[in-house]
Amino acid sequence: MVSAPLAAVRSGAPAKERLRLWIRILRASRLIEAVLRERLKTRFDTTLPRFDVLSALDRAPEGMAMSDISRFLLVSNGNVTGIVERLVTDGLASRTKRDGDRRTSIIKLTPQGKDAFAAMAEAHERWIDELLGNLPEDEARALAGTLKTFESNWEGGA
Amino acid sequence: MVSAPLAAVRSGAPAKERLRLWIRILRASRLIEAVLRERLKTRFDTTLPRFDVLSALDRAPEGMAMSDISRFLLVSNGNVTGIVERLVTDGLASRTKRDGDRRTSIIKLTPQGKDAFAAMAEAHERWIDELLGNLPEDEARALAGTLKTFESNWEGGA
DNA sequence: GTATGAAATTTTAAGGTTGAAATATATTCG
DNA sequence: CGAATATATTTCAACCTTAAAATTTCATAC
Repeated sequence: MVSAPLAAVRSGAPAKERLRLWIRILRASRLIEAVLRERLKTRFDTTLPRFDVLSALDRAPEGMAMSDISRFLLVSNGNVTGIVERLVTDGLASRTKRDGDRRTSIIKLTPQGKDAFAAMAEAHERWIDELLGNLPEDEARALAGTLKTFESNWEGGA
Repeated sequence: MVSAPLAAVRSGAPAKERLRLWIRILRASRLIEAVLRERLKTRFDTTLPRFDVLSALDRAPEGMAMSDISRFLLVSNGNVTGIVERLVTDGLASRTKRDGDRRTSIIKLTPQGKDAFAAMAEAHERWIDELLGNLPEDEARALAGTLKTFESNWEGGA
């Protein structure tokens, strides 16, 4: 028996299959994002990036440094500066200096920010539920598991 | 026997499961996009949006209208204007008027654009192959199938 | 043929995004 | 201490992105 060519030894789907999969992932997320963006705009007069930052802050009652936010959301440092700035202007977030290190800003939700986010999060969950509604439970679970593996493989990699 | 509460009649995974899945999809695509963006920048001195437009044009040898491009890429009309403008400036694309309708521009790759894209596409496929390398073939196929169903459900919807 | 409305595209204003340079503060170590 | 180095953040220039308004051209119906 002749051994398989080197490329075939590689585990997993062939390259073309992976490429097609990537394009599907990309299109799916863009479609969903477009819907979310539009609804956040019309119903809450806000944007997806703002929602993302609020969402990050909401899970950190003790507050987050700017760099924590950018790392968590996978966006650049400078990006977060502008978004947080507008959230602070709108009274949804606050920035304070950390004791002992004047470089670090601690960003927190204000009570108003918490309330605003709670309303958005509730709607957001309903929207996602609607958009992914056709997905059978077992597929959802399998898909989530697969993607989780990716993430842990990539973290810190690149 | 008492009938199940209305919410439980809904087919598919529960809301929280779907929400988690969506967050995973989003993070996966952002992670991949970040890698692609960085590599396109360092190795080809270009951007992801430019690559996307070149990619769309490459599959249409007879050219595309501006609105075809934006529809295909799921981005706004005005967005495409700027990107194509820069591609034309760089000599990678050309715009001509269609006979009989002076509103419509036909955008095509120049020979230089075709060559440039061919090189990028080859690298791009390798990168995706590398990034999705751990994915077993059956999971890849399942995932792609699921996502395809979504897309067809959404097309025209929203 | 002229007005009316539709279609393709561009322009505009506001905001998001990046990578790199600049700024400010902390830490380390000679 | 003081210099060099590292860390946290902001600023900057360039580009991307959207939604909405404006422009240009076409098609249709009087």
